[in-house]
Formats: sequence, structure tokens, C-alpha cells
Amino acid sequence: MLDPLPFFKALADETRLRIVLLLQDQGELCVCEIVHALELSQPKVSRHLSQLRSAGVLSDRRQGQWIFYAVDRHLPAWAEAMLGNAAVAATAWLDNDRARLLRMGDRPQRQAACC
Amino acid sequence: MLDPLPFFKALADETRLRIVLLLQDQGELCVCEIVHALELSQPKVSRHLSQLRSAGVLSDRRQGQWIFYAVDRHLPAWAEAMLGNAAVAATAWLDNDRARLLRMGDRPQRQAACC
DNA sequence: ACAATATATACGCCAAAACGTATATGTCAT
DNA sequence: ATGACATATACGTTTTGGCGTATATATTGT
Repeated sequence: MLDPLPFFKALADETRLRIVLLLQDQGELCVCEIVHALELSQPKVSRHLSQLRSAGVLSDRRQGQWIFYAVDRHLPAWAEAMLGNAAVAATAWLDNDRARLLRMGDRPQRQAACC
Repeated sequence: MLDPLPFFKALADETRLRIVLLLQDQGELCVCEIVHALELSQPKVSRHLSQLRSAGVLSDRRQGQWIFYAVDRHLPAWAEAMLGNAAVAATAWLDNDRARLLRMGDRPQRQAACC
């Protein structure tokens, strides 16, 4: 049920924090979009995504060849509040990462998550 | 000016998180009170207090032989908000640590901080 | 069935961080 | 000056965690 300590550990890494903030801003992104936006290697991003999912911060769904990650919809209220606060305080990173994402061509189409 | 990443790193350790939550709850405590409340060794507590002060999360003042630590009064609003949220989510720890603190005998007298 | 694409994982390596123990520093009382 | 108390720091060890490279798995299109 996601305690504060594992939550802080999950966010105590630059790569993971940038991923979570970008996902909170963008709603849902596939791995290759995150790789492009953060300018990091695919295995590095995948490893951190895996950690964030195990920690219960992110959820994923497969759609064809892509796997879309998003901030878990059932995050406790205190955790959502913290992400909101973090976003305010980390505008610089978020602005850059979002800008690079929007410059990316050939982004996969999203289908509405079922039900 | 305390960025989110160092702040998360500061709280991503059980000892440090318990210290910060207890201080937020109690206002100001000397090292020996924290040692007693958390049931940890003095060097361990001192080391973590030092890290939290360097990170800008705590401030300290000397009063005679004691050094009192407290959550820094100039913490950014987003950081204070996060601590409030963390306290809500970590009630179990906080309750135990506070209870042990109150059971402690011979606690030093506090003088109002000057000016 | 095969090639191309997207993603995950395994392995070995290196660096960061936490720890226990011992010791240093600073303050007070006698 | 000395001893007692409170706190900090140094040192060596161990654990944890992140990384790059290589490889495995899964899906799609031909």
C-alpha cells in the first residue's frame, strides 16, 4: 500500500524523478518516448521504469509493440500531493524534457485504455 | 535553495525520515533526545543529523552542552507541504518514536531561541 | 518463417552510502 | 585542572545501487 520511505527512495534518483514528473505531466508515454525526451539509453530507462513499477509508483499497459507507462491511478492522496509539489519545484527539468518530447517525430498512437 | 532531488535523497533513509518527522512533530530536540526516541546509536544519529543539516532540511543551535535541531524555518513551501503529507502517511513510526521520547526522563530544559 | 522494432533482463564493474567502533572536540561543574 | 557529559568526526568495512554492454523476449509486418 505504498509507504513514504519506499516512495522517497523511488524518487531519490534523477532519472526516476524526471520520468515520474514527465509522466505526471503527459499522462501516458511509451518507453521510446521517454528515452527520447530524457536523452538516455533504453536499458537505463527500462531498468528505472521497472523499479518504479515495483515500487507501486507507475503502472503499465501493453498496446501492440509498445508498453505505455503512467503514474498509477490508485496512488494514495498524500503521494499525489507530493508529486504535485515536486512538479512545481522542478519546473526547469520538466520544461526541457517536455520540449524534447514534443520535438520527437513518429510518436505511436494511443488508444484509450479499455474500460 | 533546496531542490526536490536532494530533498528526496535526504528523506530516502529510514533513520533520516524518522528524525525529520519527529522534529516536525516536536519542534526542537537535542541529539540525546533523538537517540533515546529512535533507539539508535549516538554516532549514527549524529551522522544523519549532519547530512540533514548540510542538505538544508534541518537547522541547529547550541545551548550549553546541548545542540538542538529543528526543521529549518526557511524551508520552501513545497517542502513543508511534503513533510506534512509524509507525517500523515507515517503515523505508525511517528507514534512509536514520540511515545518513547515522552517516556524519557531528565530531558534538558529549552530556552526560547534568542530574537 | 523471418526480419525489424520495442522492451526487458542478465552480468560484471564501479561508486556511493551506511555502518560499527574508536576517538576527538566542546562545555559544564567541581 | 580534571572529570563527566554531549556531540562530532575519522577510519576501515560492508552493503547498496547505478551503469554499460550484451543478449533475451515479445510483437508486428512481409
